Amino acid sequence: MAGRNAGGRRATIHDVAAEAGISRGTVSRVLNDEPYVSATARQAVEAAVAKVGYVRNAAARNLVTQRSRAVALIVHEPHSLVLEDPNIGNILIGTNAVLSQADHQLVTLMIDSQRDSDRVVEYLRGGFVDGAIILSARTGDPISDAIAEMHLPASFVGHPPDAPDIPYIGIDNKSAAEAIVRRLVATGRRRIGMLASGLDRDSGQDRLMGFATALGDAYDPRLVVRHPFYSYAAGAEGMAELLDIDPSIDGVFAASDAVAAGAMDVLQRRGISIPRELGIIGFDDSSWAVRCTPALSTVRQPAEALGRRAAQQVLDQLSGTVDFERDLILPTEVVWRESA
Amino acid sequence: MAGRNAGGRRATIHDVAAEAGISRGTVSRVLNDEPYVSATARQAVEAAVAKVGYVRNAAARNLVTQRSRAVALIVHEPHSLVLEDPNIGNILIGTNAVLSQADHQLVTLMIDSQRDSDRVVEYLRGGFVDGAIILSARTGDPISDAIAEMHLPASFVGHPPDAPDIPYIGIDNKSAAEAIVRRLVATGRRRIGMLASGLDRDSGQDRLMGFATALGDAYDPRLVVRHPFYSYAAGAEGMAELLDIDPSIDGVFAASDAVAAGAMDVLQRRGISIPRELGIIGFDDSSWAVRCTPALSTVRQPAEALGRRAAQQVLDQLSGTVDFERDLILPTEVVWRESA
DNA sequence: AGTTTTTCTGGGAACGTTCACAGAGTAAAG
DNA sequence: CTTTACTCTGTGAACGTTCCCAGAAAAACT
Repeated sequence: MAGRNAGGRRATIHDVAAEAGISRGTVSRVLNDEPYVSATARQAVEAAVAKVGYVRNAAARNLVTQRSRAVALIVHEPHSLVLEDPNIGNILIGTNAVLSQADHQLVTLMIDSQRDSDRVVEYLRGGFVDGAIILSARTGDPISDAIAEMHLPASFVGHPPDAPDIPYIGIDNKSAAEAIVRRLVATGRRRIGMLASGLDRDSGQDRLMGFATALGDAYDPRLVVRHPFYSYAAGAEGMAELLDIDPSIDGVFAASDAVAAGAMDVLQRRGISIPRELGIIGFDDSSWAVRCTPALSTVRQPAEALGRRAAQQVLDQLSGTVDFERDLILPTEVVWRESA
Repeated sequence: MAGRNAGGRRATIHDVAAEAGISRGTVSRVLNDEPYVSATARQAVEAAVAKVGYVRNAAARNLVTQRSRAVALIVHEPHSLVLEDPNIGNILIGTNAVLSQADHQLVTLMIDSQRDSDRVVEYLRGGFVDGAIILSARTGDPISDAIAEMHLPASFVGHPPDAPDIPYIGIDNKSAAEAIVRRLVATGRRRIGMLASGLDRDSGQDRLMGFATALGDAYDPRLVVRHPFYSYAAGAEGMAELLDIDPSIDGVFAASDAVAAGAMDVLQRRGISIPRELGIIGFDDSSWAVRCTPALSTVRQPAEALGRRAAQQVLDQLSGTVDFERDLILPTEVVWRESA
């Protein structure tokens, strides 16, 4: 029976050593690709490993190396919203790709309550992971502080203004917002409002700032409607409110595609034609953008690349690389479709 | 500095023992809530733990107990589709809740390629987890076989027809499909087609069978359009095809809400009025269902409960409970809205 | 041939826990 | 007062690795 030794237990390094007629130490060296191993020994070990069906005991290895070869991805988001945010999926893909390449396991941790938060801090302190990637942290986040305090190698994807001194990856939300809003102005829109979300993060704040900057003197704070989440519902509610505030509005910048989709739904129900009577733009270039009718003009975020870079930053810290690039800002791209 | 002992290393059980003036064994007993510990000892240990900032070393514990206190959630889905499927998120919530209650960590593993698949098998064999929950496995899935072979406690959420002997939780897809299609017939639809998806799983197969059963003699295999995925795109493409096959079609059963949403988009573009000219129904009661115009009639899956039960099944196997309920079928509910 | 350097191997020690066992103290039963 | 049972504590051993040191063997120099 593969993977079991005579006693019926899992095969250990001792079983491999016995099978190969070689010492434990040498087997370990082969397993870890260390130098100073003869070709004969290497072959014998490989054959023995295959024969007894050996796989390393992770716990034993972790115990002695004081490493777990796992990295946490901490998702700060109500569970239900995770599925609405297309970036998270892509960030996950990028992170997973880089880590698995480096033989590390990604452990996804979701935080939806204070209790979750405490449990995660405990988990991190328990040495279950060697590093962490923190997604969409909010201001005053206790986990970020705990990570900084215990000097756990980590990386932020986007970071709150009050974040501790941890490397981060992000996009220039302000410039991206500015660019897209500016072209909205250029196409002749005069009364432009914003559906602002996520104002407890840098992303939300910066998009709002970019909006204000792009409008310059034409910026009217009364035309900004705020909502805590980047959700469809936020867009639907916000748009209704915006129409109440000023029915003559002819341009809208939604803080995300999901928000824009909610807004477009309201507009359509009220018979307001897009883009003829009102131009609307989103942010993310998620699947929402192409599903809308008409298709949504938006900003493309390099989400997978964000994930890759974040993972790489953590691995660099782990390997003791000192001169890795920290605090990276990745470029975005404006995608023009039919909605504005 | 909390959590470090004199040498600058993390505090161990020995540090706690020394601080409390008590032996290692007793400290361990307190930590594990074992009986036969005096109140004095217990208090002394608790104070010492707080003082030196002790947290258990997971690796050492796992090594000796041969347990990891972690359970894998294996998601068999292209990464990008994970975000389209609303059930996955809710299953995740349920699973996470039960496991964290039992002081176990959930590790989410995504499988998108053969390479991922091999890595995951290796991971499972490595003893990183004590059990596994397998989501949406397809026929001929190698991971299921590996799990069965190594006797890893596990549970399927939905299971392929050729699945090995592993407990499972699911819903009665056939009866649910039958129920909803039957009422579509009752409302006077005569030419009813189906947009079938996921036919390499039990869910897809059973929904198709339910459809055929409900129609009885009226079942026309030419009105079934097949697509591998439960996606929006599948619905859009399939609906166009269905209209080509028979323009007089007046009822459609979509295998999921996402599929239905894609189909409705095509119908709206062609000016076909719902539900006047054509009735359409979905499956899942996801956020798609309420976002559509008109809102979609559909089947509600108890996704969170599925997750909870699956987690419970794994925990039961872990604790050696013999008479736990295996092979559970949870009830569904038809939700009538405006689309049919 | 003798010396130094390099390559390769074996085995003791350690990592931080839990477990099992032995024994001490205390309460209950005869 | 003795026996029995129960409660509580300390300690050695084990879990399966990696690390490190000592030394053997081989290779490269004088």
